Amino acid sequence: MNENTTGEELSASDLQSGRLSDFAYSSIKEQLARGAYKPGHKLPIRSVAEMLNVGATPAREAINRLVFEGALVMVGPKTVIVPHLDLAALYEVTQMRLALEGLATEKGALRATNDIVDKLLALQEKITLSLDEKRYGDALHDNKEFHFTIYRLCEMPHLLSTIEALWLRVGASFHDLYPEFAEAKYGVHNHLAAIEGLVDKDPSAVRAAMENDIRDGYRRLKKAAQQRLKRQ
Amino acid sequence: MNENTTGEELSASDLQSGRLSDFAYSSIKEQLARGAYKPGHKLPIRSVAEMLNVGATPAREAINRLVFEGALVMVGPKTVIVPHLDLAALYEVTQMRLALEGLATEKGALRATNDIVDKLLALQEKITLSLDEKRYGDALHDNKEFHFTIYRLCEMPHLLSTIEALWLRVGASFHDLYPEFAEAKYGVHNHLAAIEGLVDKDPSAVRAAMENDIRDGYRRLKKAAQQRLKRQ
DNA sequence: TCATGATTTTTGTTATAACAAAATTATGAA
DNA sequence: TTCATAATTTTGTTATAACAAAAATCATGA
Repeated sequence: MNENTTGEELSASDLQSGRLSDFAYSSIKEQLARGAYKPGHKLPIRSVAEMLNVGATPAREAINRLVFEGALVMVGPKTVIVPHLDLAALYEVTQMRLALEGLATEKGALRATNDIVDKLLALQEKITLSLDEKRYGDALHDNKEFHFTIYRLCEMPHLLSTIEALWLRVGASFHDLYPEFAEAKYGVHNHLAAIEGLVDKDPSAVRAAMENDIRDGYRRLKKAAQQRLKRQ
Repeated sequence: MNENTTGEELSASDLQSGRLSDFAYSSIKEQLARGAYKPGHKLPIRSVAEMLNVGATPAREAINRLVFEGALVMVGPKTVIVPHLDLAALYEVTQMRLALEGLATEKGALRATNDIVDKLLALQEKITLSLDEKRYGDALHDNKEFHFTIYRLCEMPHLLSTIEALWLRVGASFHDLYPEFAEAKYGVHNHLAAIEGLVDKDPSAVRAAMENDIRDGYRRLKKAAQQRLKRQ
């Protein structure tokens, strides 16, 4: 009974892991990554609990964890919201991404097999296609998969989960900027350069390409955010 | 009434923050950093709750948070323990430390005032003295303060808390190795080089010195851990 | 219209009990 | 003794109620 036949609401029975806390955490996280909530949206424990059909304890735990990771922010002793645009935070996250994703890239580059390279090429084709058809959600999804396919190569689990938390953090506040951000076939050149570096067994080249990708993304996101802030 | 007149047990009233979860988290964290528990020691929720005179909910939250940060590990669905020596984990943490602490150092170096430099010099003197008198606990404490005095300069709060989690992680598993690790006036040279770089307004020199410090520590810790593992 | 204070509602936190499942101990046979 | 299995205890998780405090709402006055 793993289907939602009615389609009326989410249910904890949809998840294999027994822990409702994890279910709540994943659910909120996914909605955040999809931009389901606007910046400033409040997330009270009881509302979240009701929405997910769980008690207050798992909902509270999930929310607190996301606050700790920076994907949600506390703006008062009893109010957590989806974070607003914050250029200082974007800068900080970007610097951490450069350091950590650069590390993961360089450490894992030499372990790339032919299968990995093929997978990356296929992903890049999908990304280009999605961009042409203006399916930005798909493009972003595959872009993430492209990055993490490379990062997983180094086999450093804690590093990986830290990087994931960083992606979630920028995704939460900046999701609504992604259309403007993604329009210009962002990243194609850098991704291809990364693949080349993997084939050539040249870790620092791959790292440079990925860092370039991160920096380009930062510049676009920053520009879009600044325009948004001025317009309002 | 902020004193523990009886001295018989810890009490939540010792903390200003209203949240018992935070109290529990800080308490366990401090004990971990002091090496109060041997690797392999079990931390069941109810025991922790009783020890700290709190309910199961805050104890559970604190333990789970420490597991998530890697300071404790789950070895079964219902068993969390203080982690054993694990050279792969030490390597991973060291790589992340190099990336993140290097970043924090470089970004903050130019903001060092004369007061900061004086504070660092004073700390270094204390460290040397503590080492001479074999007060390793004090030396470690001041060593940490030395590092974080530099890292705080960059004013990147999330970066700082991520670094703190890394320190806790190695502190928990490797605390009992610190005596052997610290004997040889470890770090003096690197610390002095870092201070020089701050005075010279040379961020990459400071970064290099701090990275050297981290690498030296890693080598010593690794050697001590290997000897320990062989002996057993 | 706006500020200010009082009132009401909402909200986070925590202790607790109940349940299911894991960990531990006891038991028995080879 | 050693290993498998059964019985027992311990343990993590969750829903819930109660409480205090914060947030929202309303009323009142200028």
